[in-house]
Amino acid sequence: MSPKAEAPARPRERLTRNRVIDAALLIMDADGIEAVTMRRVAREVGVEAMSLYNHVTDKEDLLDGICARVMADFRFPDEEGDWVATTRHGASEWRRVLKSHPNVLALFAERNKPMTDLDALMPMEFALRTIGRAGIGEREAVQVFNVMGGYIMGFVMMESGRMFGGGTMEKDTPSPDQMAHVLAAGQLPCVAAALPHLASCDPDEQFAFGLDLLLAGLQARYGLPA
Amino acid sequence: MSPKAEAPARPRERLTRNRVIDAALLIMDADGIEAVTMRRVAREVGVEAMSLYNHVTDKEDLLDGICARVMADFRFPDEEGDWVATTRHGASEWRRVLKSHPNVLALFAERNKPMTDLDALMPMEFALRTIGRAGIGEREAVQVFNVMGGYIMGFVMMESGRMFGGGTMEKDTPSPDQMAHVLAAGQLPCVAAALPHLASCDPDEQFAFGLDLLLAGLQARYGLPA
DNA sequence: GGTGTATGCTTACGATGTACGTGAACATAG
DNA sequence: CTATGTTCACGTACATCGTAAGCATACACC
Repeated sequence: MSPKAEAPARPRERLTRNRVIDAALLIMDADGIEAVTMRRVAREVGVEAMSLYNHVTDKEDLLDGICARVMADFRFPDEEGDWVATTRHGASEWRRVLKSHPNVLALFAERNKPMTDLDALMPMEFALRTIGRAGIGEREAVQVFNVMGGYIMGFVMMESGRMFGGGTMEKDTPSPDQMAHVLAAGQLPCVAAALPHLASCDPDEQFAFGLDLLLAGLQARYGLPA
Repeated sequence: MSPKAEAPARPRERLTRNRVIDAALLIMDADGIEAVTMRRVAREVGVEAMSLYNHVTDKEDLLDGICARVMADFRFPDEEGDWVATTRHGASEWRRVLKSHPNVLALFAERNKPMTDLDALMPMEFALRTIGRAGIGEREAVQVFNVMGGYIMGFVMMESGRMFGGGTMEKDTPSPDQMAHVLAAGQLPCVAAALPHLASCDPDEQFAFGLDLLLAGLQARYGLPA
C-alpha cells in the first residue's frame, strides 16, 4: 500500500495545450467570458494555475487559442452545386459556429490582430474560393467577402447580444427596467410598435432574408449562376 | 497661508456622472478597453477611485454609460429626400459613430442586455421610421432593421478589428508572425491572392458596395422610392 | 447658530495575472 | 547502473483590480 512501491503508472494524464483550450472554451460557453480565469481553467483540468503556463504563454495566448479552436469547428459544405447554394450553406454554417459559442464574438471584437492559425484561415479560404467560382475577380472578391462576412457576424451579434431588446422581452420580464417607462413617455413610437415583432420574429427567417438580399444583388451584378 | 483660513471657493469643480463617463470614454478611445479602470478614471478626473461610486453604481453601470454616450453621438440626418437617401446617410452616420470609438464594439458585443437609455434608442427610432417611409410593414421593418444594423455593425467590426489580416499588413509588418509561413506552405492560395487587395481596398467603397446591394434588393422587393 | 444630505477620502479585502524558485519524473550518455 | 539535462507541475509572492465600510467635509435649509 505504500504509494511509492507500486508506481501508479500515470495518475493524471499529461496536460496538453488542447486540453487547456478545450476547458477554457467550455467555461466560456457555460459561464461567460469573464469566468475564464487562469485559476478556474486550471481547476477544471485538475492542476494549479501556474501549470497552465507550460502550454500557453499568456492569458492572451489562451484566448487566441479559443478563437482558433472555434474557427476549427467550421464544417465545410460540399461544393457540388452552384456557388449561390454553396454560399448559402457556408453562411449558415458560419452562423451556426458563431451561435454555438455565443461569447466568442466578444472575443473577436476585442482582439485587434488578425488570425494566423491555419485552421482559422481555412474558412476564409473556402469563402474566397466559392466567391471566385461566381466569376468575381480577385479584387471584388475581397469586397464581397468583407460584405458577406460583416453581415453574418453583425447579424449574429445582434441576434445573440439582443442589443435592442427583443431577446429579453420574454413574458416574465415584461418591462426591463426603464425601457417601458421611456416607451410610455410617448417618444419612440416606432420602437414601441416594433417591440412585439422583435420578440416574435424568426431569426432563421430574418437571416435568410438578408442573405437573399445580398445574394440577389450579387447575382444581378455578376450574372446568374451556371 | 493657512489652508483653512481662506476658503478656496471651489478648488475642484464638482464631479458629475457625465464627467466620469466622458473621461472613461476618452481613456477607452486612447488606451483600449482594458485601460478603463476605476482608479484610472478617477485619476483622470482628479479624484480617488471610490468617489466615482457616488455617480455610477458599478463598473457595469459605467460601461453602460459609455455605450449610451456613444449612441448619443449619432447626428440625425435630415429626412427630406427619399428613404433610400436617408437610409444611406443614416447608415454612414452609424458607421462613423462606431468607427470614431473603435473599442465600443467590443463593449456592445460583451453586453448581453438591451439598451434602455432614451438617447441610445433614438437612432433605432430614426431607423425604424425611415424604413417605415419605404412602405414596409411593421413586421418586415424589424427584419430590415436587423439586417441593415447587423451589416453595419459587422462591417465596422471587420474593418476596425481586422480579424482577417489587411489592416496589419503595412509594409513595416510584412509578415505578421506565422501568417506568412502558413501562406508559403501552399495551402490557402485564395487567401494569399487576396492579401494585397485586403490592404489596398478602400473601406468606404466596400461599405457603400454592400449597402447598395442591400438597398437594391429592398427596392426590388418593396418598390422604388417616391 | 444647528442639522441633514451629498459627496469625496481612506483603509481594507478578496480575486486576478503572472514572475520566480523548487522539485519530481523522465530521457539519454557515460 | 549512475549522472545529468529537460520537461512539467507546484507553491509562494506581488501588483493591480473592483468595491464594501466608515469617516470627513461642505453646502442647503431651518
